[in-house]
Amino acid sequence: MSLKKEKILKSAIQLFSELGYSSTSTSKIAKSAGVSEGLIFRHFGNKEGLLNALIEQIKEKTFHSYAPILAKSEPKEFILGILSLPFGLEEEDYHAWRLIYSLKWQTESYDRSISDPIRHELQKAFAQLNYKDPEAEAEGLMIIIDGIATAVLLRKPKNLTAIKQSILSKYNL
Amino acid sequence: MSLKKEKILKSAIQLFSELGYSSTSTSKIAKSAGVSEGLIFRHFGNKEGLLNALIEQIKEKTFHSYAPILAKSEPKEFILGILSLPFGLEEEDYHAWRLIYSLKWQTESYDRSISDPIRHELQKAFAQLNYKDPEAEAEGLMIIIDGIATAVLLRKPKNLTAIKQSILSKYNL
Amino acid sequence: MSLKKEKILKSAIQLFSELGYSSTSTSKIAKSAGVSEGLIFRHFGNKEGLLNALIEQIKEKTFHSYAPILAKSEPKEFILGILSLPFGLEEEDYHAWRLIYSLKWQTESYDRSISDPIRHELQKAFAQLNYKDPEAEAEGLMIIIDGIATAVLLRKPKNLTAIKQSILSKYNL
Amino acid sequence: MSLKKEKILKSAIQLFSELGYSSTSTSKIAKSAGVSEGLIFRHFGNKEGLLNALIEQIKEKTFHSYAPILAKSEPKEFILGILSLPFGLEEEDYHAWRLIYSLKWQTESYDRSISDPIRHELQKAFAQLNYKDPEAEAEGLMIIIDGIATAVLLRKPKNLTAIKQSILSKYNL
DNA sequence: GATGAATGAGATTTCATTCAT
DNA sequence: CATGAATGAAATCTCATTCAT
Repeated sequence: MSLKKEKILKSAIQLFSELGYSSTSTSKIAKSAGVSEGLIFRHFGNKEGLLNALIEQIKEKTFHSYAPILAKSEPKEFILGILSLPFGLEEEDYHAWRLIYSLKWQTESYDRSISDPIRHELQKAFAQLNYKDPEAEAEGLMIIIDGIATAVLLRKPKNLTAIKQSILSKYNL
Repeated sequence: MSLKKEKILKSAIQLFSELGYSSTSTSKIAKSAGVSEGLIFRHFGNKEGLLNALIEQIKEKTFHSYAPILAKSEPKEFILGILSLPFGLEEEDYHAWRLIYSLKWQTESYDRSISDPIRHELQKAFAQLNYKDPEAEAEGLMIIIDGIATAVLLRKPKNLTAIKQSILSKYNL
Repeated sequence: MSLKKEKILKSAIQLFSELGYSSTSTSKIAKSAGVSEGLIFRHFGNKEGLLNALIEQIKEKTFHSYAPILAKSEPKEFILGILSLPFGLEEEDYHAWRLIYSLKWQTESYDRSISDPIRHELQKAFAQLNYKDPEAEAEGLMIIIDGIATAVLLRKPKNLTAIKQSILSKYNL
Repeated sequence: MSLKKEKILKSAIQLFSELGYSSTSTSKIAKSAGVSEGLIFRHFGNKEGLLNALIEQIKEKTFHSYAPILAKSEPKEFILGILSLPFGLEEEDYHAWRLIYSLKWQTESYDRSISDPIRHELQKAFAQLNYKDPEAEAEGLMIIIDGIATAVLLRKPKNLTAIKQSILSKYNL
């Protein structure tokens, strides 16, 4: 991948995640990437193509970095690993998560391809722990993760460790 | 309030909440309201003015309909009442919540004026129940509400009662 | 129809017919019409919409001004009338014919709705005159009209009357 | 001539003749020729250079294939030969004629260098046949050829032989 | 000869907003 | 109060062309 193409992707994920997809003009992206505006369209066809390339890239990185957690066989460890994810977002992940979450609220583009495999594994974990309704438990935990993500990405609360503790205690973790 | 003004507000909340604020053009709103585009500007000055009018209207309705819950003196009852809110959204509330949540992800205009009073009351309730860190507990519950809202507004899961049960059990409610 | 809308149509037919549809930019049209570029899109949706409005307008004017010729009951008179059409193009007709003919060569947009009724009447006229193959005769005459139009619109030959005479004599007119 | 250069010319004549010169982008040509866009400019300098190369090529082929007709000394035979040309277009000629005709309608670049020698010979032929106004007759026949070309290239009528017969009879051929 | 990345100018289109009626 | 014509700025996108490799 050419250097400038990468620069476009980097600028795009930052701007899309901060300003929102439709409030980010291709001209802003080009300027921020130090690139002619036309190049965006050469590489990605149109603005939506750029967004899709970004999402594809995020999916790949995500699956790669979550592999170690998904590999955990001990159910409690696995649940703990998943629940901890949004608490420890690195600079790079931050933009990715923010983009994905903000996109959920635009149009009907709700994409389950990232969350579904996790939900499925959670269900197995809760089953192993003999929860009565593993499906509802998995969904419940996914909901809590959505909540944490919303808080971490938007409100940035200070007492994160205390909050994390409060939530973990609900799962005896 | 004139009939057409109301029609504008109704179309606007629907479109803003479904497509996002910046993806919704004033022309779309006018068309959907069966009204001339100019009228929007006559009534609300500009697009942002329309949004603000909408938010104001939502705040008023919200404070009105949440009054009975905030009045509850029994802490467990109060927490239960708050936690139940996003599970029972009427058609009308649905658009209001969706708009408020989607706005959080656009721009930096994070508005705490709705959530802060609730958070504050929750803190008092957890204190009355002798939780160790009421502030963190309150924040934790606000996070869970965010998660539920995200799920209910976007994913619309089927087994809502089971999910609600799973969450309530974490608070011994 | 508003004054500016008419100005747009007038500028458009001139420019489209002289430069060709795809070589005429909407900005050129707007400038020539003394109008903001946006207005073109307000009135016609997009560039193609403007073209279609133009074609519609031409069709209406055409049917209106050809009515007296189509009404002629004497077959020879009718054929003479049709054959004379492209020889006496007024300033206004000139642009219309040139646009219609130039469009034939772009894309697959070959529109028979103007020529078909004429062809059909010609066929009847040749039948009345006891030509052996009226269909082929009608088509043959339509072809000759295409040729005359091509010459008149593009080459603008000087000795038009002599040419007309040469062709009329082939039909004993 | 290199293979790729030929591929460019072949794709260009097809696309130019079907879509029109200005509606055909160099990128479309490159794609259709299976060639990089830059190569077009390496070989032909610019888009217009490509068009000129095409026209040059067509002229050469044309003069070559019309030589036997132009050599006919018998005037009736000559006229018949010329008049028959557009009725028997091969696949290859088809694109060439269509390009030349479509170009007439774009810009002011009316090129007489192909038609003028033919018109001149026709004039001589009509003079030999003692027509009163050989110049007008020659122009008249050129007009008819334009009409036939327009029909054959755009409308593709079925009963071509009957049509041809109808026209030939006008010249007692 | 050939590629493909890159550009910059311009084309089309959208959109919030103004204003005369 | 209400309309609808009109604008101008900005957004998206196209395209001929250049250039390093």
